[in-house]
Amino acid sequence: MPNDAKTEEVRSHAADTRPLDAFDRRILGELAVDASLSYAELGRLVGLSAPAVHERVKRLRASGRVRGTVAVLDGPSTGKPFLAFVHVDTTGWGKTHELMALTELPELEEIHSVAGDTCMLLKVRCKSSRALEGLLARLYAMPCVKATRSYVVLSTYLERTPQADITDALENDRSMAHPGQ
Amino acid sequence: MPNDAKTEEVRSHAADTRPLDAFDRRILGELAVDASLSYAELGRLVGLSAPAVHERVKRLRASGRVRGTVAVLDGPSTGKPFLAFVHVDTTGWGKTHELMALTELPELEEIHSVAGDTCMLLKVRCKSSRALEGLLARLYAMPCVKATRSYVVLSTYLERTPQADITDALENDRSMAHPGQ
DNA sequence: CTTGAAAGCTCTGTAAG
DNA sequence: CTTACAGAGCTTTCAAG
Repeated sequence: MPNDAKTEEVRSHAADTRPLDAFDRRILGELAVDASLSYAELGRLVGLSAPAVHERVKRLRASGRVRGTVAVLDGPSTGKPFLAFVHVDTTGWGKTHELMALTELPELEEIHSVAGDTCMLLKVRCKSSRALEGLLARLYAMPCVKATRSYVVLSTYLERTPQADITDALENDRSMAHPGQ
Repeated sequence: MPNDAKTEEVRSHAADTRPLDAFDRRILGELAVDASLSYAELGRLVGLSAPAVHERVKRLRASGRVRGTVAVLDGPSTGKPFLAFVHVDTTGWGKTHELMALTELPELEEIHSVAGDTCMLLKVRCKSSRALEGLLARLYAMPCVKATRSYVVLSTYLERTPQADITDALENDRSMAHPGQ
């Protein structure tokens, strides 16, 4: 876990559009699981020298493909055992910027606009059902909010940040991609 | 970004049930946003000395409240611009362990069992809609899967890992907690 | 909890192949 | 890309208050 922030190289989201090679993907794969690796260990894992991986990680950070390194907190043991997804139906379209005011709430982890039988999808992690009620009250206080449907999580079996694949597993499927075959 | 893994102190999920004080919450709050801080900087931010914060972070890691530190990858620029949530209806109950086989797919980021008009909720990030179709094909190949509803993400406005609050914002709400008041 | 100091390791950059 | 060599900085630990 390198202090690359101070390594120079402005963190401007430069559009380094060069495609990732196999080394880059392996590096990203390891860092997505454990960013507390030294460059020496990381290099050993992917088969490169420490200076080489350092250079690549620096590039990956500068290009915006690595957004940052964070500590993953355990919700239940840090005071937030309650997790829920909330579907929000809005009146009209383009009301997303009104919902952006909710970003200030640390309980809100995700805000997406989606296609389907709802408009927006929220992920909320909070202390209790009372806290979720507080969020719903705040939602319905907005004129653009027409209805909500909440899905309270009973158990979480998997939860992780975006992974980097060596091979795209789902792409090599037996779908009806080649019907005439 | 300390290499606390090698500091000793087994990472066994010991149930250190001591409540978090204000310092712990501030430390967790900072690390959840940026874990690439030196103990010196972190100490300056929360008002403690470097050895003191080091001791606390070590405790927070050992207690399982910090599950690890990871690099947050940018989905679109790392080959996965397609994000979707999938509701899965199963026949009967307790079929979760069958869905656990999907954990091997790096495209799958979350698996929850939920209360509401569906049984399971998945979060999938993949290369294309074709890849999502591959996942659905794999889902319907399972005898326990009765139906699915997919919510394709059009735009993501917020996406972050669990945050640590200094104050529980949603708890101090004006809900109908004290009706007789 | 603090300060201070010492030891060890990593990072970071440079240089040469 | 590699190996190798330094300087700088940080982590980590211990001691003492």
